[in-house]
Amino acid sequence: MKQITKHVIKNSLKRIFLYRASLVRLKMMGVEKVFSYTLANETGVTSDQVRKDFSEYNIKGNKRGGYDINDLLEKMENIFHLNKDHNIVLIGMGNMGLALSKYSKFVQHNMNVVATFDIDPFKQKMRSGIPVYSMSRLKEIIDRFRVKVAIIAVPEISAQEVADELIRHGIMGIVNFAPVLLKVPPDVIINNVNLCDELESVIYYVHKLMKVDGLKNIELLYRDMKY
Amino acid sequence: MKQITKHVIKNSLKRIFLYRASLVRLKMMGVEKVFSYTLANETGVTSDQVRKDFSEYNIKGNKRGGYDINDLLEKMENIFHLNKDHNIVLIGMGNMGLALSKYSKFVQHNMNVVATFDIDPFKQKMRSGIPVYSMSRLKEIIDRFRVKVAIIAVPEISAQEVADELIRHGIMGIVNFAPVLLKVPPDVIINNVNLCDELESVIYYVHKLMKVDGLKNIELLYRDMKY
DNA sequence: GATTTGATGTGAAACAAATCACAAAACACG
DNA sequence: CGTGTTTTGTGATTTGTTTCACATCAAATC
Repeated sequence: MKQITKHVIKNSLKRIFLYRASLVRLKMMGVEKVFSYTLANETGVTSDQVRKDFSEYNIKGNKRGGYDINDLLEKMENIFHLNKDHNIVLIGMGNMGLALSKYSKFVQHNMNVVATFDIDPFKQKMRSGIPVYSMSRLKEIIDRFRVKVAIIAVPEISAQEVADELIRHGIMGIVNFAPVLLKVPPDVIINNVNLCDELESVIYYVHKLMKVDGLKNIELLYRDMKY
Repeated sequence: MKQITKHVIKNSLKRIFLYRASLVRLKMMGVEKVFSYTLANETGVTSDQVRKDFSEYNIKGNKRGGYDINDLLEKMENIFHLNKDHNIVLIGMGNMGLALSKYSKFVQHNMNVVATFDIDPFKQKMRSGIPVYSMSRLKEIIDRFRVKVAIIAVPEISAQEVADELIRHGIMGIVNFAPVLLKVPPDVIINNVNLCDELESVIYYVHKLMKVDGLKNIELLYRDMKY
């Protein structure tokens, strides 16, 4: 049954990825051991939260001894499948798709975009190291590379159709850059990235803050007048 | 004082933008009136939540009469500043920056990237309708266009430096595509978009789901054996 | 080896968000 | 105009998340 599955990614998981990024950086700097408050400082949360998050995902350190960085990173890699290679397909080679296909961080994180797809045969001439195929070869590639996760970067008008096809061919998780809510079976993971919303949220909070600051200034003025 | 401000964008705000997108679509289809459950169906939430969200942002409809689409959209535009034009600057004209500079949805949502910047003078030859300046002209442009919000799409190594400069010149909100946590004063809004994390989250949940499904299958198998 | 110290890990408490449930309002219809 | 119906708007309740507090352990010190 197809429906809108509002699958929200837990904040605790997002924070875990923050911790990991910090750990990688600290390791490069030669640090070997961290404490919950080290990570807390690095990521702008409390040390309680770090420990609670680790607890949620069953990550354990050493009483009093903190966490050995290598040990911790290894544990995280196992739990979050970060060490294994992941084959990804990318659908839509417009501006955004092209940029994503060239995004070198994916490869550094063991996520390989093994192929990209586009309906427009002209796009298929463009290259970026990664082959661009027509949609007809989708199943073949997904099967051959055992792909489970896809990125949708097509115009909103065709996003649902593309999602349907991906799922029909065995895709189980989608990062969707098209500004539409995809209707999918409940056992398919959807993560929507809406660029306009990201900007509009910031604009809203900036305005809100300006209003508050404005009030503060008025208050200060008032106080100045009074005393 | 500079620090990591973990400014999380409320889920209720994200949902509001979903509602709005649905409203725009419904309006285009000729619909004039909606009810909380209309929007609920469209966006995969409950009607309670729709009303509660509206309540949080002081959006009111008509008892029994539902919501007049035009009226509702207008209210939203006012509250979330969606009708006013917003001038944005974009720093970093690498692959991602280029794609963002060409992203037509921004303009459709009244967000104009008035200028882009890059340290590399060669990038400044490339065009996309939007001028590419060297960083030295940042202040001039920010002042002239009264820019309050910026997009950072530079490599992580220079992201902090760029953020500092933006804030020094009056930028109050940043959408940051570089995979680093920016240290900024507490009255600056930061919204981080980390593409690797978005993918890795999906990969994690897909694995988790596969494991659960695996268990389900084993259970079914067990039941089959038993009876 | 006993004692102090410093950090983890996790129940309990506080807080926040989502859901429930229903009073209040407005329209429909007799 | 009064009664029934429908949908909003929001307190009350439940559920989920974060913070607090401390027992527990391991290292350091005496």
